[in-house]
Amino acid sequence: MVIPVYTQIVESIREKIDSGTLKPGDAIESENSLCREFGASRMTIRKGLAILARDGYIYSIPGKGNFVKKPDLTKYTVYYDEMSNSINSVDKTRLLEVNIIMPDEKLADSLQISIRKNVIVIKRIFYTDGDPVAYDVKYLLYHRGMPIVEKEIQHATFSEMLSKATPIFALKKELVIYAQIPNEEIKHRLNIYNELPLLVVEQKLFSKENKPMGLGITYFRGDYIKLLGTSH
Amino acid sequence: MVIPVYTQIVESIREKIDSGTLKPGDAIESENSLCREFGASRMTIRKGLAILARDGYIYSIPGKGNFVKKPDLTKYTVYYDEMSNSINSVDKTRLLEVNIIMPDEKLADSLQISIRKNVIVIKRIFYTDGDPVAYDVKYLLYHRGMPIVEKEIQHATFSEMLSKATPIFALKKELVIYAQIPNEEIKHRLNIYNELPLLVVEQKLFSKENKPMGLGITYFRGDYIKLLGTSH
DNA sequence: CAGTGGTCTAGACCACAGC
DNA sequence: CTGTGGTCTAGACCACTGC
Repeated sequence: MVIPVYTQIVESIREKIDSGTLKPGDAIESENSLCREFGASRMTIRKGLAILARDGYIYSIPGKGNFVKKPDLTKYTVYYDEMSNSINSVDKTRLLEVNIIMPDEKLADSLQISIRKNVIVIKRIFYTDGDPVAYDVKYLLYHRGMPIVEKEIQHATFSEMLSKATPIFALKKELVIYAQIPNEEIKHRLNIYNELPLLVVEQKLFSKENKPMGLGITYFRGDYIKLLGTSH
Repeated sequence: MVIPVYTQIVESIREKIDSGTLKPGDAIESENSLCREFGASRMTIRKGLAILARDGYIYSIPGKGNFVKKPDLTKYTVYYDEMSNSINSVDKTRLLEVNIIMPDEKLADSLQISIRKNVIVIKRIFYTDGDPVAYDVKYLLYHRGMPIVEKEIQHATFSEMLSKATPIFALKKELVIYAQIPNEEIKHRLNIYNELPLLVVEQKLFSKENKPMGLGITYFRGDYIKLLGTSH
């Protein structure tokens, strides 16, 4: 069991930061000083510092030194997949509608296109154990190679629908999460008879050039979804 | 304007991945081969590859090579601060209650403590422009140095309440996000007279040793909050 | 066995801070 | 001017993979 020297450097400095010995804004001793302290070459020291910087512990100012960073207390990582979340996983989908429409002003604005441009609409219901748990609407700009065959659309995730038009690596995405009272149509589609809110998740996909490629809105029954986040 | 060699390596390989020339699972040419191609030393090549790995583009298998990674399409970054979000910012708070209680079974379980251990409860209302927008409850394990002076508690964020007990760097945090119908007490506290759902955000804070330090539950009026997430 | 990535060194030159 | 971090080199040895 060999522990690389740079890992020892990382642990040594991280311990000082976690324990409060080094506070945000404090300077870390210079790289040459660390070289002497750890008996290591400068490249090895710098590898350790690079890891601390990557993890948000420190930052550097050329010509001045390395410093302890103020942690971002508001940053969380959320894993969101419309087809599966922490308390529920979709096992069946029903395709309600696939259509070509002219967008209204709000949609055209959201997708940054003219209201005369065609947009594909896909409406689906997601089921778990036979119960409808979400109503899903997607708006896609048409691109060559896009799946418009029902079989391909029915079980696809948003990213998957666009993966044939754009390499998925190049996709940037945005989420908007909010709570809403269901309207009569959604109550009917999701078998909601009593007071039950919706958790709505809007997903917008962008090309590498930051052009909107599609908008997806998923209306989850409030009792079938929880989103989880973690810091780190 | 000098572009470092490792940046050129990063851009060259990233372009191949973004454009689909290199697909997930594909091997990247060996480091020695890249050395010849870019006329650079191996350490420089490896610095470029380290950046691509940090950004989730590639991974390496010792003895085999570097490979293109399948992107995690479900990962988002969310910035959450109970006092300010994308459509609203709290400008006034009212402290309803500060108390020492014995936790019920559910709370004791959540905080991983005995039901005979004391817990601090803090209940507050958050206001924006004079209107109540959120009902906030926090449960904290008592620690020496913890603020129990009203003045210190009233406007504090969850992390701030614990920052005197633990260096904030060492805190790990979890979020749970869901939609809920308000009960009569919350309707009354938040001036809700018609049908309006709550967006509920639970926040749990852990020490470096993964021991729960506190649980916070914030009930937002559905019309006063949207959470935003972004990929990358 | 040869080829791969992982670690590490002991130098070098540069741009920049601050005195 | 000295000291700092940023970049880069040309080697080295290691453990591992696959033939």
